[in-house]
Amino acid sequence: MTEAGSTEGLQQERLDKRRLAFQQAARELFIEQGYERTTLAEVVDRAGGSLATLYKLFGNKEGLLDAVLAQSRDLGHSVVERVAAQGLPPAETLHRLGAELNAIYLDPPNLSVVRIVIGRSICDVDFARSFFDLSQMKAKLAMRALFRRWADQGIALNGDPEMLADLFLSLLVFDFQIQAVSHGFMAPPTEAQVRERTDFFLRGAGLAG
Amino acid sequence: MTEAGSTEGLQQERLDKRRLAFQQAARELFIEQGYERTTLAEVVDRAGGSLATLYKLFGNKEGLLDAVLAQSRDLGHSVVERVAAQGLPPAETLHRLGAELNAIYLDPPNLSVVRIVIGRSICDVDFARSFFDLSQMKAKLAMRALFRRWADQGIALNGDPEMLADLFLSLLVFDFQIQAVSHGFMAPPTEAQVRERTDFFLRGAGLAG
DNA sequence: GCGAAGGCGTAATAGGTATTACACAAGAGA
DNA sequence: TCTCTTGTGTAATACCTATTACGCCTTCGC
Repeated sequence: MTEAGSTEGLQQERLDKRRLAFQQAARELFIEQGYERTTLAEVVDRAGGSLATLYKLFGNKEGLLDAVLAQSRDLGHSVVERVAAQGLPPAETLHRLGAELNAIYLDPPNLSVVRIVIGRSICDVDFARSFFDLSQMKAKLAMRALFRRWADQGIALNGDPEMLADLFLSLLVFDFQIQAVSHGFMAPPTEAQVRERTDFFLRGAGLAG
Repeated sequence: MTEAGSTEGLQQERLDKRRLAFQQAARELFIEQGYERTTLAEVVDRAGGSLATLYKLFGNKEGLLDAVLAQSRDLGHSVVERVAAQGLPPAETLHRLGAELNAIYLDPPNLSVVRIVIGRSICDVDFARSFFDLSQMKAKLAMRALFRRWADQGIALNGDPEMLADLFLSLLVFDFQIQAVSHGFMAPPTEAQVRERTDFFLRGAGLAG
């Protein structure tokens, strides 16, 4: 019963490998087929191991999904933080943000993850709440902080910083959502279109030049 | 077998009443509980009639959903057409569009419909394709036509009309989607915020004043 | 090697609901 | 009033998959 003892180290390690294998297989299958259409039997088939172990590790199917999603939870937020930390001037910062977020979220696997998140949010109110609190809100707040910092630095902004931050985010994220929901029927925005939109935003916000 | 004869008129009428009753009950239940969570037995309970008749009229559950959604299919598109037809100057037209679309799509029943459409699109690729072709695209094209008309009338636009149309739509629709998916956890935009956003757009598009 | 703890594999269990089948009743038309 | 079409009510079917139960076998620690 020693919790840190090396006696249990190997068992623990084996279990961790199992956990990882389950998560990896589940992630692949969820991305390929969606969450609802993926059966736990398939996950076990691909990962090896057994259904019993899966239940021991994750409790139930939704626990498995949580574990899978936790991996990509901070994707958007961390991009914003990373680009913001470079301290570039607003115009360049926003162009770079546009390009990087587009590159990440138009990548098919990530689009599938977005699709899963949207689908679950619709089915399950609690899931929706926790997702918006944990993930969406974090990116939004990071973006707002960025604009507020610019305002505090004396950079002239044509409007309330919070409003501008939200607006810029919606300009970008809208396309990701459409892409995810439409399964790619709507044409994805080209790099040029993203630049064009960002320029439009910069003009409106008084940040051009 | 006479198709227009009055002999079959009464039967036909009765069936049409049934059809309407089914649609109405289904619509209410789908809005209250969502599509997946609504069982056909509940629909029959609320509408009266029988399961067999329901199957005769709609084929299956999805046929029933199609019939329900057909009622609200042109909501957005028709608003755009109607406001555009008034021939008001751009600034006023867009403000009015923003206000009307917001009023319609933030209405809880319509929000529920949006939620259903998004959910089905995610589950069913064919549904997604047909929805985006029939509904989303129509609104988008109407909006593009509006901007192109302004351009043809010699009104100066700061950017490609199509691009501006898409951008304005995304500014508005983004919030509807977030509202639908988040079940209202994210604060809905106030009327003032919509005006502010529209003003922002007008400045960026060179339509202000 | 030994003993036990715990994963493994498989096979029930269990609950839900779309879909179909069938016998009955009620209304329209002659 | 009789008959036939057609909706009605109910029950049975069918299928799917999450979840649980259980006996076996491996592996770890001694």
